[in-house]
Amino acid sequence: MSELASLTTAWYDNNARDLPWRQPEIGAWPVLISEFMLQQTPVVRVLPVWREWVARWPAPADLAAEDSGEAIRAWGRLGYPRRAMRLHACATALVERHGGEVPRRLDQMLALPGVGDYTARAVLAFAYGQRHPVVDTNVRRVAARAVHGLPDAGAATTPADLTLVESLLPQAESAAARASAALMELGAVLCTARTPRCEACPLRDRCAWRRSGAALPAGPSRKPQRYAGTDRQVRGLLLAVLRHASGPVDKPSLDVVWPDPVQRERALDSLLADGLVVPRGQRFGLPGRVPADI
DNA sequence: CAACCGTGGCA
DNA sequence: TTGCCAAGGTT
Repeated sequence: MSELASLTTAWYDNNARDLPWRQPEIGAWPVLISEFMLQQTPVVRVLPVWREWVARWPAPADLAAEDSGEAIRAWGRLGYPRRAMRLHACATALVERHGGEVPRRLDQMLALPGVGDYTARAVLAFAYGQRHPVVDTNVRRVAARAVHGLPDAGAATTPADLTLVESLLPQAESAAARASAALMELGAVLCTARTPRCEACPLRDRCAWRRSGAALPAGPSRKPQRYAGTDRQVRGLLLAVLRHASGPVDKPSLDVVWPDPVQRERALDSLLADGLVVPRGQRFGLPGRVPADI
């Protein structure tokens, strides 16, 4: 295996965070839940919600039996609530296509709703111990720095990223899966975007970036994403009203969240188009069966 | 393929 | 205080 992977894995052996979805017998479904929740959302915010979900819906069939609106409500404030709907759709697909199990083949994983290149390989590696290049933003940053001597990676994962990371992994399956977890952990804990802790890094004497001075990038690595005043903020405010309501709400209850009627209507329309909100006569609610007393 | 999709915390 | 960032996926 590459020196980079062996050094990182040795460091991981002594420094891995004790995250609940890393427990050996945790099962593929809880791992899949964690991967959905961790898409663009920090670990500390995922932890409590993940525990709730695993306790409430211990198998894909349990979630599939619920209304998708319950998934959206239980998603809470994790952000990007379309992920909740996709995870619900994913659970349904697992029941319909795979007997309620998480499949063990990459093509089957990639065909699931909300599962892309990263999530598919992450689940196969971490839940089943398979050998796949698991390339997320952390791994791409570690590779950009340690291998290429660059301060940060490009905007998106490329096929070259997968090829490179695959070449770094040990041949044995379980060792490769552990190396993948280690590379991610290094990027998440030490080799961070803004304030890397190179002194503590197992690659400090080998890292191409550090050897060349470890200059941080001048500007932002990604395109800056605004939030205040955007449709996303309005969508979030509208959905928060519905999450806290026990049933459908009337239009005035939604109108109070944002002053501009044009943007408010646009946001509501987009939520309806996404299926995150459904019309109930003159009211609006989360998707699901209508309570009998309404 | 660039844009879009939430939310909160920290430097 | 505020801009940047966080285990991406879809269109």
